[in-house]
Amino acid sequence: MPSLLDNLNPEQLQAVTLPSQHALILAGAGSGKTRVLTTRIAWLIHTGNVSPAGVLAVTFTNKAAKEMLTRISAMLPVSTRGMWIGTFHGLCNRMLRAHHRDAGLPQSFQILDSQDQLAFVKRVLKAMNVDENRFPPRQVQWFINDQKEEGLRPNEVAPGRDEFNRRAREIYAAYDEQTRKEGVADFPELLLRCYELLQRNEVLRTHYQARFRHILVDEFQDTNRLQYKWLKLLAGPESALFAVGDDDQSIYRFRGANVGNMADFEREFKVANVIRLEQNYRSHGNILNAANALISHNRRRLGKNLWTAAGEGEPLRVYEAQTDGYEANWIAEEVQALAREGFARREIAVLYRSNAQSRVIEHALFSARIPYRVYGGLRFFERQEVKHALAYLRLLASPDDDTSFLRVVNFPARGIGARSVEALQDAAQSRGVSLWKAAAELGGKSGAAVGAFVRLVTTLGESTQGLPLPEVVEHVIDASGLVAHYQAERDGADRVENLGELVNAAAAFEQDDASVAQFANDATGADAAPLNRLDAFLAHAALESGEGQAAEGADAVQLMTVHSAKGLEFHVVFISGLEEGLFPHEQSVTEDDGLEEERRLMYVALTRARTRLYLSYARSRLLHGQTRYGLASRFLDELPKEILKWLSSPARPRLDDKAWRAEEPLPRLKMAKSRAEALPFRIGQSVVHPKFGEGVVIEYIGQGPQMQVHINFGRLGLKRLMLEQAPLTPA
DNA sequence: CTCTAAGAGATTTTT
DNA sequence: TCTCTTAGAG
Repeated sequence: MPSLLDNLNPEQLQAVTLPSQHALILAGAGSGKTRVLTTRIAWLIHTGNVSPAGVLAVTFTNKAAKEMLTRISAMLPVSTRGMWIGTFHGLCNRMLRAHHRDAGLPQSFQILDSQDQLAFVKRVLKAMNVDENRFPPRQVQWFINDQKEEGLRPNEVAPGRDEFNRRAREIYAAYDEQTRKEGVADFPELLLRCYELLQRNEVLRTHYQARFRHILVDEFQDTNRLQYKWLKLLAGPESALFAVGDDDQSIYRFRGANVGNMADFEREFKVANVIRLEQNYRSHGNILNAANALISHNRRRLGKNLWTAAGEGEPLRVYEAQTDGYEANWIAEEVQALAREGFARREIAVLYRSNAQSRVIEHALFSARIPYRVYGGLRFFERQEVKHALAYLRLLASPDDDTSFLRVVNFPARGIGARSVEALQDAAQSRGVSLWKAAAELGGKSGAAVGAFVRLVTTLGESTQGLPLPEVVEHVIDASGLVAHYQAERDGADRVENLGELVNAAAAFEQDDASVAQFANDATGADAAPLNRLDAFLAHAALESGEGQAAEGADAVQLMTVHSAKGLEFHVVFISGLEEGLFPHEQSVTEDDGLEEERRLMYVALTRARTRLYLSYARSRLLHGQTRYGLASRFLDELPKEILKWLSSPARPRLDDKAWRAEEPLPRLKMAKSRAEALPFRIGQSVVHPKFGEGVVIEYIGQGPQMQVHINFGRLGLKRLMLEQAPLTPA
């Protein structure tokens, strides 16, 4: 037992050993947050009279949940079986499966991921004859999720003021009805339905409230309103809610996260235990000084200052490049130098604000033959071929799932065109049944082809009856014709391979004890029946996007957005593209609280680095096909000057590289000059305006005395000034 | 059904 | 500029 608490600092120790009361742990970046959370659980079970079944811990990602489980298992001799550890969605799914009848869902309800949901919305729009131009499906989807995450059903949504909201509400109502008919649930639905289940069913509510004496929440600053309401409902009079979070790392407001939950929690639960973890074990002093200085510019904070017992370390290296191409090339050269210094490539990360920026960097790394890995992009279970295969499997489990039906009814092509499908949809709608049911009774010539499809799926179901899961999957990808289809395709080799990988995933799923435990039912209700393996696997596939499915690969430089770097750490970090308009992003400046969120994002970026940090920006950048001239990010100004080391001498362009030459700024400048010799400033030149300060000349508009000059004043935005009257001087 | 052309959109992302 | 989606022709 003493070993459990060894090597904790006083604050960590205090947090871990708090009495069973509500607590809020403000855990700074790199302060040992996960350690506190896991040790707390282990300690509770070890010393208190807490059984594993009394613990519920919730995270945002499967990765975090898995990590937590592994670490607890390592600390405890006891089985972690009875514990509920998972994501919000995973735990809600578990509860809904166990009590599907009370929740009004079929036991094998299917989960719509974002893609499925979008397709679903489109279908509803079409059925309602709504113009997709006036009501873009994506916006409708966003509207629906927004309402759900506020906990609102269509009839509870405030009547819209404008046309869009009024109509969107009606669409939401139709959407809601249709999902109920088909027995499917989108992501926010899992939470909302579970919330409603607990709210309405007093027996269940009191049961779970009495059971979960300890509820622990990770990344509390990222919870949305519905998640907080769910937690409030789950926490009974005897429960202790232990929330860990960092308001300075709240970077997901755009997807509904509500930092205000931290303050609300403190107030509503009368939290007496607020503990700050401020000692950082990750970064050198200068990196923390930079992070602290930066974040101090934010006004709405709970307040926190990171410190370290490690030394100051190196200064932060800052680099100004002429173009984004030079910037990328410099990064590549620097990476090579680092490799010579002995840094492992996987310990080097290049961060950027938006995905589009990776292109140039990839090009430079590729040219320099530096192995790299880009994070993000399509995940395993989101791939077309995998989704097709899953759709067949889903039809076996729930034939009324129209989304899956439509996805594969004519894939691989079997002569069922849009007209047949439309006829089928009409028939289904007029009779109020699913496409599957309508298909069974459809006549005519299209009826024959559709009938063949129905028979195919039916046979598939019969012939896989009782088979082990991996064999079911194998049989389905084969007999559906998917494998044959992709084998015949020119570039289908990868897809065939992924289909095979899906069989492996099913086998791995069956082997993985943890996932079996995850979806196993506990005896909490009379209607608790063991969940069919196929249903469990399908839920797993929807809830776990399959990040880990891709191979980890060789020792490679890590490229990712700042968002996806959250929670990770590296020896060396490059933060690239530090330009006004990019980082902070120009769209954020108009958003309420947008700039502060950008600053938190920068804070996250800075605190990823352990020993060395590079900051860079480019004076010009190719964006949407046009050269944009920008200023250095204000965030650079917000860092203490004395810890910055400016690197001079930009990298030399490689003249033998065609792509490089295309990015050279010189030809553009020449063209601009020759067109109008008399222009006082070059394009891209820095100028000073007495009122607006420093800016960069972007372009000239018009002719003669009417001529205007377009200038980027950075944080003041773009301005058009009359050239003859504007009091401009070269900087 | 497959191929091509034209058009829109182009922060950030997990479940 | 580039990429993804969709509409229309063959």
